[in-house]
Order: sequence, then structure tokens, then C-alpha cells
Amino acid sequence: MGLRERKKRATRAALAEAAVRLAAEHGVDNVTVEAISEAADVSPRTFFNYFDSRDDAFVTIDAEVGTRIREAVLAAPPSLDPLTAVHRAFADELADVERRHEVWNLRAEVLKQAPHLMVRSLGAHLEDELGLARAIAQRLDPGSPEPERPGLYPRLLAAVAGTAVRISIEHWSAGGATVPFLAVFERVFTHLAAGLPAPPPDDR
Amino acid sequence: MGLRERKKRATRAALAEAAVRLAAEHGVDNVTVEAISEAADVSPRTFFNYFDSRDDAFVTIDAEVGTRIREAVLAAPPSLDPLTAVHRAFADELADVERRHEVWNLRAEVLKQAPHLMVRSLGAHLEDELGLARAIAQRLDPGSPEPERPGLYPRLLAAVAGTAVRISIEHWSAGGATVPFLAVFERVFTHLAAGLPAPPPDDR
DNA sequence: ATGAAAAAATGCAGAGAATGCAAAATCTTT
DNA sequence: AAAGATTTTGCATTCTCTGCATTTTTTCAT
Repeated sequence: MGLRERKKRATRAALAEAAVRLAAEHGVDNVTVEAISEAADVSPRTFFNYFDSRDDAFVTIDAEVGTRIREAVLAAPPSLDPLTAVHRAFADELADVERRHEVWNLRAEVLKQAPHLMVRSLGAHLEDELGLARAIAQRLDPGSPEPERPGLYPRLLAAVAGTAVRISIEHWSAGGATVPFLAVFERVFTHLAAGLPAPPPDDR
Repeated sequence: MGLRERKKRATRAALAEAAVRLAAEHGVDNVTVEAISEAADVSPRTFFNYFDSRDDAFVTIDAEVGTRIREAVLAAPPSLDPLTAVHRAFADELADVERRHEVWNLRAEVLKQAPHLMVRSLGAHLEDELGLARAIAQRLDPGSPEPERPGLYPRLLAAVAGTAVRISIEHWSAGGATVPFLAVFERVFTHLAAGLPAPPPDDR
């Protein structure tokens, strides 16, 4: 990886981090593009070379996560049912939520203050949803190529998986991270696999 | 309902409709607040009295829908399992998706052109999610009052229900509305109730 | 009806977001 | 080191959004 590429990544990361730190300190609405740019040592114009909007700086995440999950879903043993395959793919990816949980918490704090950013954040994940649905469809039907328009079931499973991630993080975070994150994630998929029946009083 | 309230509704509706129509004609990015306001016969400043942002005009929907769904969930016969209770509440509310499907399609067309608006649209629904989760929690535990912070299961069920609505509409709309919407909706809940197992080849 | 109170609409001024374009600075390749 | 490609930057401009003071409209009590 050449110097140019490294610099680009560094710049983007510096902008994103500056945005989150400034927001955590002064409140989201009191952070201007100018301030973010200054903290990252670039011109305001450069900010917009990296992000389409101010809000994107708080929200945009690693684009490769989606790719890895899709590949994991396709690579899982054929004997696994789809829900479990998706479950494991996400679990592997989320294993280090706790390790980097300082950064996550900082960002979560910011998003909590600004619901519209939370919305955007979900949207970022949503982009991957269609790709995941395609991967699921191909897994169900290994002979044919990946369909451009997945059927109802693959779409539903992909969407529900994304929802599961979100709810797990929200619930885990709301509880103050007092239990292992993956434990929450397991409970969620247990509910889903059972068809969402009313749980016993001690499991709500 | 007094004159004031009626006028407010009319103004809001006029702004929202003007926004969607102008966007459908000229493209989302070529519609300014000024143009929307002019089409709705109010001042640009008034626009911002009704919507927090330009984009909200394309996205915001009837705020009472959420209330009706919550009430329906609470009023459903206690013998119904939670998933079914939620299912029925939404189904009743969505019964006229097809009747008003001209407006929906117009809006859907606009949102398709502008992914970031799609994201916002989802967010609008998301706001209701917490309220629904509370209602579900109370339904599960009729004795106690509605909890401020619902547990994992109510949150999950509320979120999954919202996802089910979205996927149903997307899939139905992508298929050109060639089948009854509620039929799609039923299939989705059948998948969910079964725990999302791999469906037979003819049901994907 | 009518006048006082409440709510909504408006105009205006101004900060900030976002984009296009051309010039300058920086990195890559040979 | 020089040519070429890419990135950064400054500048001008349009549009979004907010606060505040003023005017208009609706409501309510008399």
C-alpha cells in the first residue's frame, strides 16, 4: 500500500475521530465542519471530498465488514440452516465489539443524543442488506448464480439479522455492558429460531 | 376538531404532497424548500415550522398510526401469543396500503432515487418502535405498569415487526403489486413464527 | 358580536452546509 | 529529475436551517 493510499485512510480516520470526539465534548449540534477540519488539519473543502455530508462523519464505518459477512455466509458448511449460518457470520464479526468498546461507547453516546444520526447509522448498515440477501439466496440455491433480486425469504432473513444486531447492541449498551455482548446476541437468535414465542418471565 | 387543527393538517399535507410531486417531476435534488412552499402557498419559513428538515417533507407520515397499533396490541385477546397479536395489529393498519397505493408508489419512486431518503423513512418508523416495545412488555406482564425500558424480548419483537413491514412492502412493491399485499405480509409472519427455517424451493 | 388571549404565519438577518471549478501542492512512475 | 496522475485547497455561490420580532388568524369568554 503506497503512501498516497495510507494518507487517504489516515485523513479519513482523523476526520471521523475528530468528529466523534468534538461531538462528545461539545454536543453534536455544536460541531461545525470547519471545526472538524481544523482538528484533522485539513481544509473544510477537503472534508467534503471524504464525506457527502457533515453527518456522515459520525456514522460511516468500515466498508469491508459487509464483504466479510457475505463471504462467511457462503463459506459456511452446507449442513447449517440459513439462520444459523448468518448467526455465526455475524457473531465472528462482532467478537471484538467488547475489545474496542471504548470507541463504540463514545460513538453510541453521541448517537444517543442525536436520533437522526442513529437513523443514518442504521442506513449505513442497510446498504449491506441487499448484498447479504443475495448471498443467502445463493446459499439456498447453490447451482444458480447470485440473483439480482432475491426472493422474500432471503430478504427477510437478511433484514432480521440486521435487526438482531441492532437490538443486541442497544440492549447490551443500555444495560451498561454488564454482561458479555455475545451472550445477548445468543439470546436474540434463540428467540428468533424458536419463532418468537412468549418467553418465560425470567427471560424478558 | 376545530378549524385551527384542520388547517394545520391541511398545510402539512399540502407541503408533503407538493414535495413528493415536485420530486417525482424534477428529481429530488432539484426541489428547494422555496419551491415546495410556493406550491403549497405558504412562506418558506412556515415550511420549517412543520418539518425539521427539507428531507422530512418526503418522509414524515401520520403520527397516529403508531398509537393505534399500540392500542390494538394491548386490546388483543390475552389468549393470543405476542407475535400473533402484533401481526394482527399491523395487518389491520396496513389493510388499505393497496387502496392508497397510487400515493405510495409515487413516494416509493422518489425514495428509490434517493437512498438517503429511504434511510430517513425507516427512521421515522423507528421512532415508534420503543413505544411498541413498551406495549408488548405490558401485554406480557399485565399486572405491572408499562416499563420505561423494555426487556430484550419486547424490543426484539417490536423491531422484527417493523422489519417485517418494511420487507413486505419492499417485496410487494418490487413485484409490481401483482399479488395482494396482505398475502405477502402473511407469508412473512409465517416464516417468522416458524423460526425462519429454510423454506421449500417453491416458497422463496 | 367583540375584545383579549393563544397560536400560527411571516419577514428578515445570518450562520452553516454543500458544490463546482480552477489553481496549487503532493505523490507515483519511469 | 521530469512528466503524469491524484489530492488538496481557495473562492464564489446556492441552499438549508434557526432565532427573533411582527403581523395575521383562530379561539374563547363575556
